[in-house]
Amino acid sequence: MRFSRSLIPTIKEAPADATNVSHVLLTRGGFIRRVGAGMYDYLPLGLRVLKKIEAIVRTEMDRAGALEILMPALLPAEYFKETDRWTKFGDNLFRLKDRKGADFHLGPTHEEIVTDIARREIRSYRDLPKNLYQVQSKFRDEPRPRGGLLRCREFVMKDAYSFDSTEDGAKASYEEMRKAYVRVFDRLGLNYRMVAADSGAMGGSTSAEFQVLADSGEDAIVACDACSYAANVEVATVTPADEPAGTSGERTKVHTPGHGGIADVAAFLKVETKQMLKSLIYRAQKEVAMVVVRGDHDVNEIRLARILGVDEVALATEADVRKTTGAAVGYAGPVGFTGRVIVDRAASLVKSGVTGANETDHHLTGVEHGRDFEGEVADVRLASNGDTCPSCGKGKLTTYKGIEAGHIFILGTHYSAKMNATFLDETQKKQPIIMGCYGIGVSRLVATTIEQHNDASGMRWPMSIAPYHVHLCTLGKDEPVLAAAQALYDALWSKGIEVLWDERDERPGVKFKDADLIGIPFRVTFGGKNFAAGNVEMKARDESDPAKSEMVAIADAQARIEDFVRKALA
RNA sequence: CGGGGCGUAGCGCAGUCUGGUAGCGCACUCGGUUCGGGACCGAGGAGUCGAAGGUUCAAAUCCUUUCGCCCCGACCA
Repeated sequence: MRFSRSLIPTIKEAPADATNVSHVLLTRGGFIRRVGAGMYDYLPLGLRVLKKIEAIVRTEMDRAGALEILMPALLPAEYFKETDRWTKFGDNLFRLKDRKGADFHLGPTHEEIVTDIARREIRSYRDLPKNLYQVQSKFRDEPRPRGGLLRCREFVMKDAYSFDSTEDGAKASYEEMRKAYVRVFDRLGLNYRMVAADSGAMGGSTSAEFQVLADSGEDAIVACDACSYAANVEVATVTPADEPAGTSGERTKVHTPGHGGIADVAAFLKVETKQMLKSLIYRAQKEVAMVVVRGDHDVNEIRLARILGVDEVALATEADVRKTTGAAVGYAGPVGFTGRVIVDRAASLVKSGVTGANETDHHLTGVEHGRDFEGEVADVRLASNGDTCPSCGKGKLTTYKGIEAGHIFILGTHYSAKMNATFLDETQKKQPIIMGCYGIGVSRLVATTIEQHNDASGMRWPMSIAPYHVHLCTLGKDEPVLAAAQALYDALWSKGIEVLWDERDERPGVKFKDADLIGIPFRVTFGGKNFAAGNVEMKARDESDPAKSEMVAIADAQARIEDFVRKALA
């Protein structure tokens, strides 16, 4: 493709509303344009990357024996009503009505629809296993779309669904998908971790996330430095230290005017944050409960919800805190608290703790669980950096930030039972089909890749998904230069190598800046003194040192480029 | 939905407090000089100041309503 004929509107200044690197670079590089909150145009370069990711995903799905289908994005409400997700999805569902007033929605995910296919087409255990997948736009009315392509209201997802007649079969299907996912993420050139995860609202048992490591990630994961254990902090098991922390002291009320936060109070009273007993008031449906964790720990809200027996919990409002503790936010404590109290195991071992006095501007020191207050002891904190690994018991956990790019689940019979998707087993008995579901955020991966592969000058695409393999730059308009470039361009395309040829009438600086920004992995430059000497310049985008470019005789150029591209694709 | 902020030319912004000529940089068009890391000079085009209503002789600016967008939280691929 000739640059001047393409649509690659690069811009120097980043749009003001972009905060993520990927959002800034994809916009500046002319890959995407915002249409509305969480909705984007894919311009030619952006679409080429998206399509390449899709192609890799398709290849690996097909290779794993999955069958591509396509379900509608526009759906009648009846299917979601069958499983009650019409209600459960709440505001996240884009709802609409047809001219007759009937309820419809845009598909946020397709368990019900694919289960409907299964219940109509699958009769016998002989029909199983099956795995159906699609690559399609999904619609979710996100509370807060953000980060460019990282979180959209319309996004491209690959969703696969497995159907098995036995538990073992389902596990095998899951395992097959897990392997396929590993191949996909490897081919995308990403640094990622497969981690144990929460099944959330999908309603399943076993599940794992594919987390791409990036500082901008919103998910916290922990991984052991000694074994293969890795988990989302939401589900990471904590191995609490057994030794009591510190020695017992006498309970004393102290005046802490204006000091409410943990770090603040710890500094004011000159104690370590792990000596603090952080007391948080949570609302779980109608119940209000206090959770006590050590000052250096955080509450695992998913675990807390399970302990309290509810779907979700939320921090109480300021008004609720005042009502239940009689003090301003920042001064809550378990001593004398009359409601339900959950104490984290680590916090229960703190001997001379510091906690709020349930009285504004006052704290208690020398507080100890079992002596000064009671409460159910449970593991309700999040795993944190430096914890002992719960799996091997030897290594230490390190925390990482990750972007969730894939998630695989064993669903069991959650959907098939509700929707009556059954098969006849060998004994002519009707059984619900055992399902699994497997998602990859294809459009999110476009952004995720950039989050991990960029430098101060721009994007750095892995060859496997780069919009073009080679960026050919010609400097000037000299006829011999253009003719030589044209010959190389034609030869490379005929070999299946995709070339973007920047033949614009621009100054070299402009071309080089654009080339770096767009981030095509290999740049070939024709022109100037080098051309006069019979050479072309070649430079890998990953090479940041400008002195590291390579001079190659024009006659050898094609072979050298082919070699580079083939090796990078291998 | 709770909290904070922003809507002025394609993009980035100033002007709003204290009402009175709509401005700057980039981009764009034309002419010239330049040409290996975002050139320079000259000339030019381009804006219902998010929308509606109000106050006023006069509104980007003050008042009311409304829409959109962004950031921090709860959700997710």
